[in-house]
Amino acid sequence: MYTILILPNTKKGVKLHAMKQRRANQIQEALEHAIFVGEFSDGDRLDEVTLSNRFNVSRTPLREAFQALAASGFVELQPGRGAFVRHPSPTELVEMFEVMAEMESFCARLAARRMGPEELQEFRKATDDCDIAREGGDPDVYYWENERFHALLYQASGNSFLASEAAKLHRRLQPFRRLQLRGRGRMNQSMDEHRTILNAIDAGDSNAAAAAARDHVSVQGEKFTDLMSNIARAKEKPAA
Amino acid sequence: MYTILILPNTKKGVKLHAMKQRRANQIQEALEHAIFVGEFSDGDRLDEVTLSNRFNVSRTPLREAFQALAASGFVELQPGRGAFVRHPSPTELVEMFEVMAEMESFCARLAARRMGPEELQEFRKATDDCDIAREGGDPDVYYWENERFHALLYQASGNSFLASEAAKLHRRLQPFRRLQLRGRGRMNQSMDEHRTILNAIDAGDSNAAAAAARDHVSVQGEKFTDLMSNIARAKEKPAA
DNA sequence: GTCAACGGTTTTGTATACAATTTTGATTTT
DNA sequence: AAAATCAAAATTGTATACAAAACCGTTGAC
Repeated sequence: MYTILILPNTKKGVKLHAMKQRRANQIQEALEHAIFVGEFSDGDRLDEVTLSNRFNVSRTPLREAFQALAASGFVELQPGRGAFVRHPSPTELVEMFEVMAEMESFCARLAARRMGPEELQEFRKATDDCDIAREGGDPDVYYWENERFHALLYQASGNSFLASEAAKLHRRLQPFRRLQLRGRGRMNQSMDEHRTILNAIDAGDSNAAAAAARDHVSVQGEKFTDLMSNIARAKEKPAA
Repeated sequence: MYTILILPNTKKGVKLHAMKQRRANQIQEALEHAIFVGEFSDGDRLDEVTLSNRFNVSRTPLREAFQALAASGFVELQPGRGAFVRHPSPTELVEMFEVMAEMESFCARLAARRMGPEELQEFRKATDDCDIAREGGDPDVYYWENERFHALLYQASGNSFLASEAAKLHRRLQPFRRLQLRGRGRMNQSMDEHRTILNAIDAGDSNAAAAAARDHVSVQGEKFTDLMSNIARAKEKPAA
């Protein structure tokens, strides 16, 4: 009855845990990337045998990857017909960004109310790191610091379910968001908005924090036209 | 004892497109129900061979169902170890309801801004149907009209991605929400709140609509204690 | 007595074989 | 010529076989 208190292999067990089942996951990520860069167009069917050969696996793990892709919305699984890639339409993208904006807004609102001193410290650090990256001028470096900023914001909501859902949607929009940062002066604008969010949270002003986070993510005005032109450009060059 | 696990026979007469791939889906729903009613406790491993025998299927479609359950958060898939059921803790439930409240609030806000006359007509009809069901006094009848009310609210946001995500979370919270309606006077309270939401949307008052929808879903005050006691009661009676 | 190592057993992960369904294309009918 | 028919081919869905890893009780060393 008390044997559960004795864990024989705990020391080595740490490494043993996340070892397998990586196959379907790797395939999933590879296919996600392939879909995004345009190797597969909207409506294309992902052929099981072809991809099995390409990845040197059987159809079984491949189909598992298909299901994961379907759960993330990258493909649509039509029973008896196959997996068809689903590129988000401009309308869908705007809708997704609209939801993302609201989620980040809510995270910021909760963060302003709930964030503790040590979390705030870390958040401020991440914001400063963004600034350092901005000064460096490399969009890719800034991109990763930006990722950390947003991840911390989600955590700071104090609602781990919300944080998880926000991260999920964020990941799905990742490629499009990345394009957004390449425009002239976009990094500076993003940085300013980060500061505004941080200051509002620091001041405990939940309404201001919510508004700032919403404006940061919302695709309106120039951001909207930027997004549209990026989509159009991505469509022009199918296979990078 | 196993009656709930028996799958309905597949009809062969249907020639529509979505005919196959139903197997994993049926299994998924059966397992969802079995998990919710408490046949499996938190942390239990779902044994593949045992369940294969119960459902009279091979491990392949069963594992597909596992993946779908994992995507919905009902189980956690540990590589090399198996599928372990994850009952939401009270904390998680509160978090999920907090997010649900914010999503419905956003739907209502958008609906107040965007809803057209014909949609409004339908929405009003659904609200009236709720009232009729309330007068009938049967919580189950009211439950279904209530479902329609919320589904229409999601659609009315004019953001189909938001509507889809809201419906997904709504479905996940469905069993807990259902328990909420059984308390004394809960139907009347719910109905009043529906009216408030409808009136705010009708008046085009997006702030009022957002607030009303948030209050309707939010678990605070009595609703919070009700939810907690329902959870406790569900834990007492493991297998219904 | 505790801990580590070991081998048999169980369970999961993957490959392959088979069944069922859909697609395709040629042929026939109107 | 367009539509319907139907059988062959291709493709997905499912079952089973096999490989690899995890679990478990035992044994042995310290």
